[in-house]
Amino acid sequence: MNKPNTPDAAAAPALPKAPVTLQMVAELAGVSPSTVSRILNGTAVVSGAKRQAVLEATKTLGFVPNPLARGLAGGKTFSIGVVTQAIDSPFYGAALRGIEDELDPMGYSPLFMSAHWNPTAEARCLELLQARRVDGIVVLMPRLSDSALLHCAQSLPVVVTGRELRGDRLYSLNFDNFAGAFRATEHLLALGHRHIAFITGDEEHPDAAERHQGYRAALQAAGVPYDPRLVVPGMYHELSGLDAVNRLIAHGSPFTAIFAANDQMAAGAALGLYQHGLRVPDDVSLVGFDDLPNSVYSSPPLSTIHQPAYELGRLAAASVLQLIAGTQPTAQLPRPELLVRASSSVARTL
Amino acid sequence: MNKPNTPDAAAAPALPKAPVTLQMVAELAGVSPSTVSRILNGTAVVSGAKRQAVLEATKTLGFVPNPLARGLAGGKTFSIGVVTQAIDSPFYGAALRGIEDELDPMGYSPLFMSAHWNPTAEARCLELLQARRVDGIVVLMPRLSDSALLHCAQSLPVVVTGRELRGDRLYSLNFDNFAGAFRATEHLLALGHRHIAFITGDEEHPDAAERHQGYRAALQAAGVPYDPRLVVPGMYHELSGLDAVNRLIAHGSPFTAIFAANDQMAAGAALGLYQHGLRVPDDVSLVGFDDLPNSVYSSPPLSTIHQPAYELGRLAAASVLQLIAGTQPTAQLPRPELLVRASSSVARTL
DNA sequence: TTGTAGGCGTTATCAG
DNA sequence: CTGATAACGCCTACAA
Repeated sequence: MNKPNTPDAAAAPALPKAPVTLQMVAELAGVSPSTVSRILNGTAVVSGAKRQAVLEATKTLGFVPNPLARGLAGGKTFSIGVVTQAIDSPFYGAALRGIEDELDPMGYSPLFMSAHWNPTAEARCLELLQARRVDGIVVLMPRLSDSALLHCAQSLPVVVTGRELRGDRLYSLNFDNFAGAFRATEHLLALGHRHIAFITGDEEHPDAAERHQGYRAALQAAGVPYDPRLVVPGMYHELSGLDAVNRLIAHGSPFTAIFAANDQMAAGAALGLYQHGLRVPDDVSLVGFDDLPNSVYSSPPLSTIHQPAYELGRLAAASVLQLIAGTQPTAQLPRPELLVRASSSVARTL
Repeated sequence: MNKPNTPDAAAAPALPKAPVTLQMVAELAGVSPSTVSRILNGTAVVSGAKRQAVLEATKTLGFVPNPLARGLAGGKTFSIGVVTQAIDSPFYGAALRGIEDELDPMGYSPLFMSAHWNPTAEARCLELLQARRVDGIVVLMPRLSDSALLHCAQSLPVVVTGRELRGDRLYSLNFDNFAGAFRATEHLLALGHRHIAFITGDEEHPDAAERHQGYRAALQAAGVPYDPRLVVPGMYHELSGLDAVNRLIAHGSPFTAIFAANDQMAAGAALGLYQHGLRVPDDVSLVGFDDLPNSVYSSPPLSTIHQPAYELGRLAAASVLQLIAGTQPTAQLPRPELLVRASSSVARTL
């Protein structure tokens, strides 16, 4: 105001507004920094009028605590490391959202990293997260060994999914793939199908093997022989589902239904059938596994086993938080649920 | 070692291995902390033999610098804030992966946050990220005003997508939605279609309006009248595509093709047509927009306009890095590309 | 070139 | 209940 002739623009070109510090709040409120810290963190027995002053100063100054400083000084960073295998996975997307939704209201932030199904990369993620001093870690579908995970849990609370594993600061959330596959196969059997082809998942993954077992067990329970010629390997992606159908048809063993170990392969399989002029479900019934968000909008909508990905995320996040708080988590995933949609129907007579 | 009788388990129950500090490396190497810092950061003119000692000490101790301390002291956190609208978006997933892939080799880490298409939430994300002292920010499809974004760029390098906007520390990457929609419509026109229905996107989003314009312009260029009865509102999700088809059919205006403003609605539309016993493309040709990863596996595979989501992520990340380095980014998104697949074919005579 | 000292913004530990 | 005083782990002048 002293130099009316100075253009405003020149007076304050782009001052990146020096961040407000706790110190400044303390001065404005006329108290010590520690008091401010205590009030803002509820670390001390409530104080009298100073409290009001501090809160006001905080507001007028627009003070926002520096997480880095907090982490350095206090040890807690209020962030949770989340190791996912692929940030763009159609399946885990929902889980990530669940984690976000659970963490946010608790004042925690997720730190997402992708391990790309690579154990080495996964180990690196864990190291990076530890370096960042996260307060806990969630690993979705780890590829690392149990012992490596257990080791990691020695220094941090860890929650893993897709594996049965308990430890000191370690909790796991597992989905019953066997039961899910059993249920899916049973469904097809109940519709009168006796020649049910199965497209396996990438059997490097334990869940793929479990689904295979479930399929096999359901057949056995129904007294239907397990025919290896009707079992074709897939890799959990669409293209492998398409390939599988081509191989199945080329091979010539008759079948009236296909159970794919996941929805992505089911989509590929549907395309394969379409290309061969076979209609779903009129000629071949099709059942998937996972219930991807878009499976209900395929033509026809896909019958599948619902996996509670969003819930999985929420429960995993809630569990780390409990571990951090020193409570023993008890969360359990809901049981597999069969969703009967239009892709499966009564078997036509061969 | 003094008490051979003490069980090992009791001696070291679960000592969370006190983190190795730069200080410790310095001592082991027999130099000062600053020297270690300089060597590890390449901040000083290379030194002689001490360098070797430090590097070795770093290795044997397994030293990993504490990012929090680095950020606090040095100002740089080597992390980039990424604001996405939905962490589980089928479209943006690829972009996030692109960002990861670009940042990782440069030693930067992305910090993902979801704004859920909510301007208020978006503003909060930006604040949180600034509080975390990220070195730069990428906002995918911002919902905030230009000025708000520009304001944010005053204190940090910012890159936004889906908008034309330039500023001091601000760069933008935009996709030509108009041209894409024009191209898609043109394709249908070239196949002989004259009654092309259009399912709009959520016109709250600028891109939806641009796609609508592109559709309109292509019709006009071909001398085909724009028929409002063939334009039905959608919301960019599958269900709205399904609804749109139902309304289209209920209304009774004949059409031989549908152009949906995105692939998700195209999937919904395909289902609607299927439910009405209409075949794609025999009865109705269908074209989408975005080229979602699974669109190529729908039955039939969907003709669509390819959006380079992964590239978008890489370029956005590369651009912030350039901004941080003080270089002016020049990245440009590739032009829209039409992918002709099986869902579109020559118009049947009405 | 290399070491010393100070500070980044908070929290935690102690005295009062 | 509150205020000094140390850390937290690293970087960066400044001095040697």
